[in-house]
Amino acid sequence: MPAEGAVILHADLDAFYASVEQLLDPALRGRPIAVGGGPHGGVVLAASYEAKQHGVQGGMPGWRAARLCPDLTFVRGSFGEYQRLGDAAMAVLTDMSPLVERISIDEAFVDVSGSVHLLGPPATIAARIRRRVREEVGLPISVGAARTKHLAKIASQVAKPDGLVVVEPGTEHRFLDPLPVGLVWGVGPVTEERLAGLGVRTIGELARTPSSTVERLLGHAVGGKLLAMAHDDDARRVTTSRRARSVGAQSAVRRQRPDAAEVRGVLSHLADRVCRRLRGQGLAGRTVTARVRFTGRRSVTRSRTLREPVATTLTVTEIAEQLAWSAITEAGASHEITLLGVSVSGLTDQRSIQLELELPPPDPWRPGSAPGAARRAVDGSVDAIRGRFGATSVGYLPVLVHRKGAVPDAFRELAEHDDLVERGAASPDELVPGSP
DNA sequence: TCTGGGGTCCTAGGACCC
DNA sequence: TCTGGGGTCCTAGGACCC
Repeated sequence: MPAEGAVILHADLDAFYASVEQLLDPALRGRPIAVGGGPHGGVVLAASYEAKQHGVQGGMPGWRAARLCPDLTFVRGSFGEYQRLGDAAMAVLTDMSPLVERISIDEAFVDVSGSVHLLGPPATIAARIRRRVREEVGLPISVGAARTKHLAKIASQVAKPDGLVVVEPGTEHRFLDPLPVGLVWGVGPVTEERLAGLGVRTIGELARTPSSTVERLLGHAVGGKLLAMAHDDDARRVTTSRRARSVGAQSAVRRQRPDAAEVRGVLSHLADRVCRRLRGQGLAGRTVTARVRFTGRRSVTRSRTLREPVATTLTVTEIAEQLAWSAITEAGASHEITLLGVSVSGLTDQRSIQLELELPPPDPWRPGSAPGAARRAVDGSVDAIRGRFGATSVGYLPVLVHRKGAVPDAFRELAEHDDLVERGAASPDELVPGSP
C-alpha cells in the first residue's frame, strides 16, 4: 500500500504535437489539424482536439482521417520544437519536486509528498504547474492528483482537456467505481472486450468480480494486476531512472516480394541504428531478434541468443539477415513483406568490462570472417566520423530510397526514449520519497 | 488508399540441470 | 532402477503503452 500521506501528480500535455503546431502558427488555432501523414498516405501522429471531435486519432492512416474530417489540415512535424517544449514543461515539474518520473516526451509522474508543507495542498501545486506551463511554455497541460500513480494517471485522463482533477484521500472508490475499465492501465481493446463478455464494464464491476474468474480469463499476472488496480492497491513508487531492456529499430517497406539485396540493405541500415545507440550508451546485448511482417499484418519474429554480448554493426546485420531469411523461407518466399525489424536485448553495461573487449572473441557465425576486434575498429571509426561531421556523413550502404509518407528520422529520435534511460550505475530505487 | 516506430511485460512450451 | 519436483534459460507470440 502507498505511504501514508503520499501525494502523486500525473501531468500530461494535451494533444502535445498538435498543440505545439497551434502555438507556433496562430492560423492553426481552433482548427482541426493532424501532424504527420496526408490525405493520400502516411499515418497521423497526433490530432488536435478539434480534429478528435471528428473521430481523428493518432495512428490512423491519413486518408481515413481526411475522410472523417474534410476540413482537416495536415502539417509536417516540428520535431525539434517538440523536444524543446517538452523539456521546458518537465523543468516546471522539477521545480515542484526532484522526484519526477518522465514516462514519455509529454507525460510524467511527480511525487510531491515532501512538498506540500512548503508549496501548499495538492490542488494548489497542480494549479501552479498548469499556470506556469501555460504562461512560460504556452501549452495546455492536464494534471491528476491522488495517493497513487495509477489513480493520478486516471485522474489526469478524466481531467482532459486542459483540466485538473484531485482525488481526495477517502474518496478513491467513489471516484473509481463508475469509470470504464478501459481507463485502467493495461486494459486495451482486447481485454476490454473479454471483460465485456463477463458483463464487466466499469472499474467497480471489475473490483466485485471474483479473482479466480478474472485470472482464468486474463491469466495470473494480468488478472492480479488489474484487480489490484480496481481495488486501488497500487504500491508503485515514482522512480527517477530506469534501465533499458532492449534497443530496436524497424521500418515499413513498400509491399514487395523479398529480394536478397533489398532485405540486406534495410537490415544493415536498422542494425546500424541499433548498434550506434547501443555503443553510444556503452551497452551490448546477447539476444538478437529479427521481425518480418507479411501482408495482412501477420508478423513473425526469430531470435538467437549468443554466448557473448554484441554491439557490432556488421555482426548484428549478419545474424539478423539469417534470422529474417529463416522466417521468410518458412512462410514461403512468394509471400510479400511489409516491414523489417531488428532488436537487441539481454543488455549488459560494457563500460564495466572494458578489458574483455581487448581480446577478440571467436566470431560465432562465420569462422572465416573478420575477427571481432577488426569489426569493432570499423564501428569506432564510423562513430568518430559521425561525431564530428554528423550522423549521415558516413554509412554502410548507399542511403535507401525513402518511401513517400515515411516517418522522418527526427520522429524516430523522439520515440527512442534514450533521454529517459538511466546512464549512471545508481540503483533506480535509491531515490525514495521521504528519504533524507 | 488500406495502420509508424519506439518500447515493456507476460505466457507457454521445451531443454536442461540439480 | 524408476520417478519427481523445482529452477533457469531460450524461443515465439501477443497485449499494451506513448
